[in-house]
Amino acid sequence: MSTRRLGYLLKHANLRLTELTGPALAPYGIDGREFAVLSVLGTPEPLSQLEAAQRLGIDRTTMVAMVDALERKKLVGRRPHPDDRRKNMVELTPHGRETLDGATRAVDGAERAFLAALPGDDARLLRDFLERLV
Amino acid sequence: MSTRRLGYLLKHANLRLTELTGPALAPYGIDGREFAVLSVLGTPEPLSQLEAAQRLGIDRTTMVAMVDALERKKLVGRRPHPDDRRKNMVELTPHGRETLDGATRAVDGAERAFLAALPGDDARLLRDFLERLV
DNA sequence: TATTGTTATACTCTATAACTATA
DNA sequence: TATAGTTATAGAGTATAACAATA
Repeated sequence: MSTRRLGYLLKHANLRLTELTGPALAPYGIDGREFAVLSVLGTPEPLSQLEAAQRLGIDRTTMVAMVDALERKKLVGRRPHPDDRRKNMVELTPHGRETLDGATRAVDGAERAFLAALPGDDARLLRDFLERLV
Repeated sequence: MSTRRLGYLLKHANLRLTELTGPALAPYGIDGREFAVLSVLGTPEPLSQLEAAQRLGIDRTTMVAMVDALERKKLVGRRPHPDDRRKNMVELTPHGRETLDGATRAVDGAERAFLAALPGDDARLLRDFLERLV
């Protein structure tokens, strides 16, 4: 059965998850990709645009548009790096931090709903397996 | 860590798998999406364009272009359904069948390489988990 | 009236190439 | 010369709307 192929399963699992995370994030005015950017920026370590892009495996030109959008929404701010003015350090605004916190809880809930078909241990195993593959 | 999020893991697992299946399919002149279409058409049951699209969860307008491409490559043929001439039945040509058989072995190999980081039982579990989620 | 296939079109996501400024 | 950010642009991949043929 072609619907047992790994490519099909991964793609459609992702589609189904997006169907849940999308509405969960809507009240926060962001989508899943913006949530991912906020998440890497939410770690203690300050990151430049390029560094944030590399963490997520996206191109730096893609990151420009993402940071533009998040800045328009007052969720992040750009600041030139003091020692290397080629770099833009990107940091969460207080509003960005609150948004990330709420959005994180919303996404946690969406992931739980998505994984509801699996007993608790299996859900944990699935995540562990995927981590070993990426 | 934002890179433990399910969305990130599913997306990047799929990206990594595609990096393996792409080159594996290249000798057959098809990509992963075309392989998926050939696969559903490879089952004994004859399918119309719409039915094939529904099996894969893609739009019927998308299927038009896919069948166009596969027909240009002489891998499939369109035939009007004898009892309902609105329908195009799509069937593998002999060359399409050979291509599917070889491509299936190539994709099996790519999946094995992708899953090499997991012990055999875990690889099977991963596929089972994903099947329960889609 | 509803369905299947088709076409035209538009939108989202992403990357490549070329530019600016800084190093 | 090389790097970070930016802009313009183009290419996938996909879906929506409108139409023709058929039911």
